[in-house]
Amino acid sequence: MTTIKDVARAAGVSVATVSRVHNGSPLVTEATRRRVRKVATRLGYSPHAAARSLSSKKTNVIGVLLPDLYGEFYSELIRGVDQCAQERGFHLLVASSHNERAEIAAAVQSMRGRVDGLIVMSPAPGAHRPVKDLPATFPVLLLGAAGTGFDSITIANEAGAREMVQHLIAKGHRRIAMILGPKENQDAAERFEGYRQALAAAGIDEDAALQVTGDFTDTSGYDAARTILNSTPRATAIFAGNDAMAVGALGALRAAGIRIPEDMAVAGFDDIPMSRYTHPPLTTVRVDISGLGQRAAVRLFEAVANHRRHRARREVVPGQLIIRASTDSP
Amino acid sequence: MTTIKDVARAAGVSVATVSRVHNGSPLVTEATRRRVRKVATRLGYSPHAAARSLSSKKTNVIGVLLPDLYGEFYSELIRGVDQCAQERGFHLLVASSHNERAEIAAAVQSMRGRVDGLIVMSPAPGAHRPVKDLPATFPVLLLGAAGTGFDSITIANEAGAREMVQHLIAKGHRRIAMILGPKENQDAAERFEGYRQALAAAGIDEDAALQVTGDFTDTSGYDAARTILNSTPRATAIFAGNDAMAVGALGALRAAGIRIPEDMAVAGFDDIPMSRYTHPPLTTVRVDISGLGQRAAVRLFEAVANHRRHRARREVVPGQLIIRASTDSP
DNA sequence: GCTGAAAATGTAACCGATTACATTCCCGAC
DNA sequence: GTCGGGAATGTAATCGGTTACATTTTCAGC
Repeated sequence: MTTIKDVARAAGVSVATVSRVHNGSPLVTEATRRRVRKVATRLGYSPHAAARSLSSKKTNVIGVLLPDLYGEFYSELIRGVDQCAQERGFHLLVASSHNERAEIAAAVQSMRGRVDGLIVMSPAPGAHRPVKDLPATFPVLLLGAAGTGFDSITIANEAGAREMVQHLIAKGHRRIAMILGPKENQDAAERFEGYRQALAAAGIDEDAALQVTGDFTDTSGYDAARTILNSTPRATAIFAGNDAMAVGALGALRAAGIRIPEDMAVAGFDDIPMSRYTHPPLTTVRVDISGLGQRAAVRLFEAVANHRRHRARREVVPGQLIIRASTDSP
Repeated sequence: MTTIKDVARAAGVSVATVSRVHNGSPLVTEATRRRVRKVATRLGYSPHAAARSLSSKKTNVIGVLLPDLYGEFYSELIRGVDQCAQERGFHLLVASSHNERAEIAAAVQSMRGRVDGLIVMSPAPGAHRPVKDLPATFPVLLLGAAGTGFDSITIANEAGAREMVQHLIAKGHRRIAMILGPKENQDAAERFEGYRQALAAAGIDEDAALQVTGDFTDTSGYDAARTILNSTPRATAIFAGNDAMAVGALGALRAAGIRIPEDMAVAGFDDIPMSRYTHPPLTTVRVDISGLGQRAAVRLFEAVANHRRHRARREVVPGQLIIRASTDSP
């Protein structure tokens, strides 16, 4: 591999000059600049990123630590982050942690010297603990967990869920089931809270039989829907903690010959791309996921640039009620 | 930030010993090993990745260069690669190139010193040109482009498309439209070729009016379907170059009040997760995308380990016909 | 107790860039 | 022609590790 020394020798200059040429320093004659450039391309030289970041203390990479990579949510998120990063000439180092504290800690550790900043999504409250061991000046942005003392962006889960349930109530539903997300998941907990608030506000008593726990996957939604079908008196609407489970529920209901929304209304949360193509199209709370990713990246880059105080701003992005045919007969 | 020197000083040993402890060298007493470990954790030491890879010439990162990050295909692919990488303690550096030669070249350049190997997916034939400028020993795996002289994995597009069209013919269709993928896209071209072969084998003449070009997005599928609806005599089946376009086509047909599959059969390619949830569920050619990603990673790691000869093996993964209700009335 | 080989540890070169500082060059002013 | 000062270039320290080689320690064998 060609190094900067090879280029310097071949061009008859010092390594400093070569370095200056590549970093656009104004301290080089146009003539030498051209000469160095030519030699560099002839030799197929490209700077060694590790060496460069060792001395310059900049990696031009940001890390994205996610609980998982399965499903459209994360792919959209990554896309948003990448778009913003690419504009600034940054690369993305992605890692999935599966949400276990030990794995998160390991991942965070191994990021040192690799990235200039970190976007961490850890739905389990407290799972961001390992992040605290980082030096206080290291730029971090937490997604989905209103971290104590960290910059963070969260989704307005409670409000979104409340609006959704209010919508169902307005449609005349009184027995509204909810498919909950995983127990330790903060988004899931907040959505559940919004559901309860809406019921309480409407003077509807909760029924534990209508609260079924899933794990945010479509298959768990399928199973949960089958359970809900056996409730007596049967629920007339299902609010799923996310779209994936709602999609699974739709499948279960269709298989059982239930008409949607006439016999059972179904609603989800997230508005993943699939939602508009299900049968019937799914009512949901739209969250601009790739926008969320972009926003996270922007905030992180701010922190990387500032490098100073950790203002620990919290930001909440709102959801938007999207009413489609799964709750709204034409 | 704590460096290896700090740890060495605090533990009363040399940097070499600390390094040995962290790399599990057997040349350290159990006693010193423990002492160093303790000091390291007390000081919150974690090795600087850039420094480490500069001297060891290993980054423990592999690069994944994709044309885009939009849609489920890439997210599934990344998931597969990541799974395999994680098992081996590697991280993933993802970059989207948007398929422009210049961008690909830039990305490949900037990977030097950052990654130990590269998985490049570049649907446009010839787009992998920049890869040739890499030193011959650098491990590369090409996805979707049977690169000259490179390791590669491709999908059996032609065979898959042929089988699909044969299935449609077997269902009695004679006027079968196809929504093509982007012109420069190799997968798209091969699928089209399979379509033509199946028609020819059945003695059906091609009709240019039934061949509409899309760009692999759902909206282009929507538009294409509207065009096809105007064909005279109208086609009775649509084979879309991928699932995303098929999904768009389904939307257009439903909006036009066309019954599926009675009035018009629809088939896709890829079997993205969404396909089983559309209305009606979509007949398609299943490609194990995350499996493809895993396989690519495995092959790349082999190359990284061998580091020698470039055997340039080509591998073709088959597709599997998945017949669902969109072509098969119950 | 001494010897010598093996085991444990230390020293310092090196990886490939950046950059502070030193040096040389160039050119206008006097 | 000399001088001064800014522009261009060079020298070498540095970033934080790894590792070849040098040195010290340990301990079995006599």
